[in-house]
Amino acid sequence: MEKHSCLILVPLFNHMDEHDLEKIYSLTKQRTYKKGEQIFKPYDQQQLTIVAKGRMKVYQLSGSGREQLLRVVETGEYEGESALFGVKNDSLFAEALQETVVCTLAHHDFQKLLLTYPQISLRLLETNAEKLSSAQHQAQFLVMEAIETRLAVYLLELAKENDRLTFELPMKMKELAGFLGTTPETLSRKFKLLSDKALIRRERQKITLLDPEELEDCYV
DNA sequence: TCATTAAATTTGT
DNA sequence: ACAAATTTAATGA
Repeated sequence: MEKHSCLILVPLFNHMDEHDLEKIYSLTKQRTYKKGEQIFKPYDQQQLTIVAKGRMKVYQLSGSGREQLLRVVETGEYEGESALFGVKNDSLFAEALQETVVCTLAHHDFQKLLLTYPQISLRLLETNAEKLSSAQHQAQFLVMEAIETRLAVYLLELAKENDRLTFELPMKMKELAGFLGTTPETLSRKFKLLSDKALIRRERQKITLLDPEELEDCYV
């Protein structure tokens, strides 16, 4: 593992020089989690959590105890920046999807950093704006009544992110179902529907969009 | 690597 | 939505 891998990976810090990174690094704690281990839970100490290697899922629990997946945090991404401004985490859980290395930065240390390095503040505003818009998008998802539409939108998004028509689902069907606000059973049937219409091809978790344009029309 | 078992997914009701 | 059937992944020899 690279000495400063967790910092280099993060847009928030990767523009800084060696000396500054060293300083920031001394404020972080690093830990490795095995698959399925819990990385944080509600009411943990407020901190920024950076994924240096592996992936983690961030979710909350609905009233009935069902797991609602919010996002999958990939290597180089992070979670919890709002906690750094003092927003309490009272509902979020995070769990490693595979062997995962995370670096954490405590709330109060981060505030000190912001004072020393104002550039970081600007970066933070940028990335935060991105998250906000994706959160709004997600909210839009849940308003759409047709699951098929949500799925279509989601698949198109993935294709866009990957710049390919063939890609792997980043999460299990069960989790995707929760993410889209449906059940695994329904999701399975919707996938079959899209396959039957020859809009997509699917083998395990590998998805190929055969007809992205037609898929767009589900948008309506 | 293969067999066994557990977990996840699909299909029928 | 539930349960049975099928498929895929995990585990241990």
